[in-house]
Parts: sequence; C-alpha cells; structure tokens
Amino acid sequence: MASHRPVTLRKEPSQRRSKDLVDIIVKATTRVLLKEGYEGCTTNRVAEVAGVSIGSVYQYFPNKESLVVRVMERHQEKLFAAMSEHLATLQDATLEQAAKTLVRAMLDAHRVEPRLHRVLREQVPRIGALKALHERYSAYEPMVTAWLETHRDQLGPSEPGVATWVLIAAVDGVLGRVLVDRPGWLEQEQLAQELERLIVAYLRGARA
Amino acid sequence: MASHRPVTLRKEPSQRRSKDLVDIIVKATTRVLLKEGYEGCTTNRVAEVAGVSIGSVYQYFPNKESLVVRVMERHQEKLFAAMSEHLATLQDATLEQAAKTLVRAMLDAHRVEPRLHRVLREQVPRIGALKALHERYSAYEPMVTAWLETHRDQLGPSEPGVATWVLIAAVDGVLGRVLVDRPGWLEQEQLAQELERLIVAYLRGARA
Amino acid sequence: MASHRPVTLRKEPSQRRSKDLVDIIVKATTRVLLKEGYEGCTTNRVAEVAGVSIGSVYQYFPNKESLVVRVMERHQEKLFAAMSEHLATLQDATLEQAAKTLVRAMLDAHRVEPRLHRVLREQVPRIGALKALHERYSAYEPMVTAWLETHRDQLGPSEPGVATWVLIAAVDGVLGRVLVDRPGWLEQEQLAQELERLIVAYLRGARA
Amino acid sequence: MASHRPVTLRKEPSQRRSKDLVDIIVKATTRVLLKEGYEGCTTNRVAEVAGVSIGSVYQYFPNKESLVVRVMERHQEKLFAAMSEHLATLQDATLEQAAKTLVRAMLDAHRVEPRLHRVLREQVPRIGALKALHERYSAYEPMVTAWLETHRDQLGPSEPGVATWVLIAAVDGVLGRVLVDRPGWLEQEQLAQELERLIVAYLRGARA
DNA sequence: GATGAATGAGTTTTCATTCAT
DNA sequence: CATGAATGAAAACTCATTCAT
Repeated sequence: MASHRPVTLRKEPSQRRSKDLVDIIVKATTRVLLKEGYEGCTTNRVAEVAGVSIGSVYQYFPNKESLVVRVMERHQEKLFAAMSEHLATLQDATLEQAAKTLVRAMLDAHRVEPRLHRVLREQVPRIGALKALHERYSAYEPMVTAWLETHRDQLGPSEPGVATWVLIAAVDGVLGRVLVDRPGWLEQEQLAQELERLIVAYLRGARA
Repeated sequence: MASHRPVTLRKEPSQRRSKDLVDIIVKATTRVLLKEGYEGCTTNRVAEVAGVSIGSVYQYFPNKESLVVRVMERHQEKLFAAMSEHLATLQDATLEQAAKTLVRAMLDAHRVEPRLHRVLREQVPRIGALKALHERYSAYEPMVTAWLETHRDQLGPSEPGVATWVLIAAVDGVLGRVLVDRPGWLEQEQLAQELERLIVAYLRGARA
Repeated sequence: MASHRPVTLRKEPSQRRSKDLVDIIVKATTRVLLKEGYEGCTTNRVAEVAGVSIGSVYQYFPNKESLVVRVMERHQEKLFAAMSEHLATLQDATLEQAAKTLVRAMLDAHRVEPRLHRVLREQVPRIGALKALHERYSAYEPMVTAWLETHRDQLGPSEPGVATWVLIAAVDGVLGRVLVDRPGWLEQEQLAQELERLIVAYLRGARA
Repeated sequence: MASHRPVTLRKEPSQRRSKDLVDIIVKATTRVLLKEGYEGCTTNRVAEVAGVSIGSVYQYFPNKESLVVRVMERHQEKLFAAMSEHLATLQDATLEQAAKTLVRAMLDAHRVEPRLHRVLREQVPRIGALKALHERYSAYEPMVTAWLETHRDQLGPSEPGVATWVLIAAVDGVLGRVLVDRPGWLEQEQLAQELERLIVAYLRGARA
C-alpha cells in the first residue's frame, strides 16, 4: 500500500552554500503547501518558488515525499522547542499546575503555525509520514510519564504510560479538531480551561 | 486550493440494474481504497476492479471525488446505525452507564471496518470531504447533549454543548490514534475502561 | 482526410409518427447547435433535448454528421424558398432591378436565421458538408445565369456562367463576413446599396 | 459556447534549442492539420509527428488550441509579407493599376499555402480564432483605404472605409470559394481579370 | 419499434524524475 | 555542481455508437 521510498536527504549539505540551498527549498515547499495544498505542491512549483532549478532540488531530495517530510521535521522541531520550554517546569508542579502546563504547551504548539499544522495533518496523506509525525510529536511523552510516576500517589488507577498516551491523544485530538472545525477557539481561554479540567479529572481518576 | 466540484450522483439510478451498478462501483472503490490507498484509487482501476467499463462509472459519478464521498457516506451510515443502537438506551442511564454506552458506541463504530475507517481518516485529504465526515460523524451529538442537559445536576461546570463537543473530539481523537498507532488495542478491555474513566471524570468535573 | 461516411437517413420515415420523430430530432439538433456550438453538439445531448432516447436517434440517423447535414438541408430549403420568391420576378427586370432583386434575395436569405446560418458556416468543419452547402446554396445560380444570357447586350465582357459564379461568391462572401464581423449591418440600407452598386458595376463592366 | 482558454505560449523559448523545438512542433501541427484535418489534429499525433514527447509540447503550449492559433499566426505572417510587397507600390497607382495590385496581392496570399489556407478557413471552427483571423488578415485594410482617400475624385459615391471593407470581403469571399470549389482557378489569368474588373467597376461606381 | 444502460477507444493534460549541457 | 529541457507513464474524463431488454 504505502510503497516505501527513501525520505532522507541524498547527502548532508556540508558547505555553507548548500545548507542555504536546502533551507530555501524547504521554505519554498512550506509556502507552496500553504498556498496550494498538498495536491498543488508539485516539485516543479517548489523549484520555481524557491527560485532554484528543479535539478538542484533533486540534488538533495531524492523525491517529492522527502520534501514534505523535511517540512514536517522542521515544524516538529519548532513545536518541540515551544513545548519544551513549558515542560521544563513540569517536575515540581502540582497536578493542577501540571495540567495547566501541558495544555499551555500543546496549545502553544498548535499556535506556532496553525495553518501549516492543519495542512500537515489533513493534507499529507502518506501513512508513513503520519506515523512519523505522531512519533516525533510524542517525543515529550517521557517527560509527562516521568511526572506521572513521581506523583503516582495523587493519581487514579491508570498506568502512567497508558495515561500519558491517552491524555496526549485526547488533547491532541481535540486540538486537531479545533484546528479544522473551530479555528477561532484556539485563542479562547475557555478551551484551555476545559482541557485542564479534562486532564485533572482524568488523572485524579474517578473510580467507577 | 480546494476546487469545489460536484460530488452528487449525476442521476439517481432508478432501475434495478443501475442500482446494482452503482453498488458494485462503490464496493469496488472501497476495495481499491483499502488495497491501494487514496493515491492508488484511480477511476480506471475502480472500473477494472468493478468489472465495469470506465464509461459506466462516469455515467453516474461525475468525478473521482464523488466516488470516495459515496464510500464515506456508506460508511457513515453503517457507523451511525452501529452507534444508534447503543445510544437509544442512553436516556435513563446513570453517568457511569452513559459513559459506558458512549464508549461502546464509539468503539463499535470504529470496529465496523477499521481498516476502511483508517484509510478514510488518513488518506482522504480533501478538506471539504473531511469536514463533511466530521459533520455526519457528529450527527449523534444532539443525543449526547440531550442526556447531559437532563443530568446537569450531577455534572461539573462545563456547558452541555461544549462538553459534548470536547468529549467526542477527545474520544474520537484517542480512537483515531489507536487505529493508526495501536490497532491491537481496539479489542482490549483496558482501552474501554480508560475512556470511560476519562468521560466520567471529565463530566463529573474536578474543580481545581 | 475527410473520411466519407453516410449522411443520408437510414430509412425514409414513412409513418406519421416517425416523420414527427425525425422532425423533433432535427429541431433539437438545431437548438443545441445554436446554444452550444458544434463542439457541444453531442448526440446524447441532442437526444436529451429532443426528449427522445439516443437509440431512437440512431434509428434514423446513421451518425452524428448526418444530423448536422439534415439541419443544413432544412436551412437550405428555407433559404431557397426565401430567395425563390424574389428571383421569380427576375426575368423581365432591367439591370438595376435585377441587382436589387438579387441583393434583396440574398439578404433575405441571410436574415432567415442569421445565428444558425453563422454557426453552420463557421462551426461546421466538415469539408463534404461545406461543399454540399455550397452546391445547394447555389441552386438558384441557373436563374441568374439565365437572366444574364437574355441580357447579354447590356453587359460587359464577362461570360454569364463565370459572372454568375463570381457575383454570387462575392456577395455571399460579403454577407458571410457581415454575419461574423458586423452583424448589425444586416439591417442597414447602406449595405444593400453598396452591394447593388457592386453588382451593377461589375455586370455593366468597366473596360480598362 | 466558446470557452476562453489561453492561447499564448507558456513561456517564450529563449535558448536556441527551445526555439527550434517550438518551430518543430508548429511545423508538425501544420503537417497534421493538412493531412488529417482539424478533428484529426490531436496533441499526441502532433507530438508523434514532431518526433517529440507530448510533455515537450505542453512545456510551451498550454493546450491544443494554442497550437492551431500559432499555426495561424505563422501563416498570417507569411500572407502579410506576401501582400506587403505588392501593396508597397500602391500609392502612386492609377485605379487600374491599384486594382491589379490588390488582386495580385490577394491571389499571391492565397497561393502561399493554399491547402493550409483552406484548412484554416474551413476547419478551424472556433469563433475567437476566426475573428482573430479576420482581424489580422485585414491588417492591410488601412493601406487600401489610404489609397482610396487620395484618389477620391476618380471614385464613385462609396465611402473609402466602407468601400475597402466591401471590396476586401468580396474578393476574399470569391477567393475563399475558389479555394474550396475551384482550386484550379487560382492559377488562371481569367480569375484575376474578373476580379480586377469587379474592383475597378465598383470603385469607379455605377450610379443606379 | 423504442429505450437507455453500457461500452471503451481515444482525448487532453499533468508532473515526478532524468540527464545532456 | 547547477541547470532546465525533455521525458512519458499515467490520470481523469468524453462521447459516438451498440445492443440487450
């Protein structure tokens, strides 16, 4: 189904000039992705927007997918940076503070480049890519799990690993849907509060 | 970006023979979607798999998208049927029972044809379609909201409308992620329990 | 180049009902030709507009071209009728009267259904058909030639046969161009006068 | 009816190689147009005859029509060149000389590539194209009008502008018909004489 | 005869990718 | 290294025509 093709750079750009080149191409890909969507994101168009010859694109990127993957990676890095700042303060937080922190972190992540985020989520149809997105996106899971483990006494019956996974999937699911169906809500305090409540309640655990 | 093309049938199949034809074509589309993904789902391939001439496909379907939309609609109908059975019992349920019901309903929906569900979620990149999917998918929201409204006293501070939206987005988000990253979990009791706990806790509401 | 396919009716419609049918189809073809042009004039569209099944169309017309040819023939008949009335009075006319008559005749012919006339001239690309158009269109040439032969003494040096041909081609050329480039002129007296002058002058003949 | 699609080149061929390419394609289009007519002139056939990949055709030509338009333009240029030579001598001509010049000019134009000329006239059914053809074709009208204006005293009652238009339409009509119905006449001196007579007579003006 | 569902060869056009310059 | 002309497989879609009912 998903034929597996290479998505890594053909060669690491070593010199200054080639680094710039790769950068320009990735930025152009982003721009095209935003303006024309995934379907409209043709390699020739990217080259044109980058002001670079199509040959130069293929010098570094083995195929079209690798371009998009690279855009995703860049985006992830930014997300991760945005979240890390928040999550660094997690360790000594109370449950309420932790929830607040996590929500702010994920909201901030979604605010980095919401339109790009949305395009990447919706329009990038390749399975492999989507999975990769999830994996990298969850690179901070361990931080959350760690916190849960050191606060197990205050928590309900869920396993820290599972709870982390469920929590992040849930919050991310809500945010993803907000992005598509209710973009305005991203800036509303009420959304943050609902999500905090969701987290606190779930973690504190209501025994049935 | 998302050029809007018609997605309704060219003409309603009236005779027996044409109804069968449309049915065969939709089934073939499903099969191709499953085996080759959205990108591999070409009109010619669909015709071939359906054992029907390409012209016959275009007799009823104005374009490729309309094929996929039709598959989605069929799937929705099945989902909705699967959920409705469960949700019919909602009205007099306690909070715990309601949570259980909702989770079973959504789990069942995801079990109807999980691989198709996944492909439709992941591989159908067209915005319009995705939104339509959400809308139809949420046709049962009112039932949940209704329940919430009649049990407001047992609930936390969230508005019923908002709570429904958040809840469904959250559970759906988790299930969607399960589908992609942990397909095995669909059959595990633990997942259901976590989700029930999530729902009950959120609704009962933990005041900070 | 122009593959020669049959353009005559499959069978003469004998019964009243079939005559009506053929008539309806031809009228529908005309309508489609006018509204959508030659390219948009598909057999299925014609059948639809005629409110008749496509099978019925092929019952009488062996192929698409034959439809258009039939429209042309009908149009010719009308033209011819329109002209004949005028030309019947030709025999005893003076040169000036004859010119006037000829011009009125051809103008009237072009006024019968100018838009259809134009479409037939411009949009019907088939050589065979065009030639047939010319031939039938010139069915009245003999009348003109006859007049010329009985008034040879008043005329310049041109051969009656050649003069007729040239004259008709010239006037028709002007009118065809008027139809395309200056449709408004069709109703202007000045055009008629210019053409009369052209005819009289040419026939009276200016010896160099 | 006449959907308006772009007919200009996608990009100007700059390098030697691409200029040749465009040239080869246009020539191939001409050849196909001549051999198979407009209907048979498919882009794939053109590419094949040009010995070029279909992709290369679409590199420069946005669609099929633009190919034909380009052929027309080339033809016009040749016509115009052929006529200009003759018409350059018009200014000091007597009426008889002017008529001769005009006829020679138009005859020469029709002799440049009579079969192509005929195909372009007959087989190019698109309205826009036909009008454009007329306009470009009449680029020399002003020269004729200018001559008429400086020789008004020798002329009959017609307005120079109108007279030019009528004259050219008439002669062109005759020649067009010759092309289709009597191709042999193109080389006959008698045709030229008739046309000269037509022109002189009309311009000198026979008052009714 | 009439119907209209079904056909499928044939069109236009795109776009990832290569490779000669 | 960079260029961008050239490639061509493959996609979406049309429409004249047939033929089973």
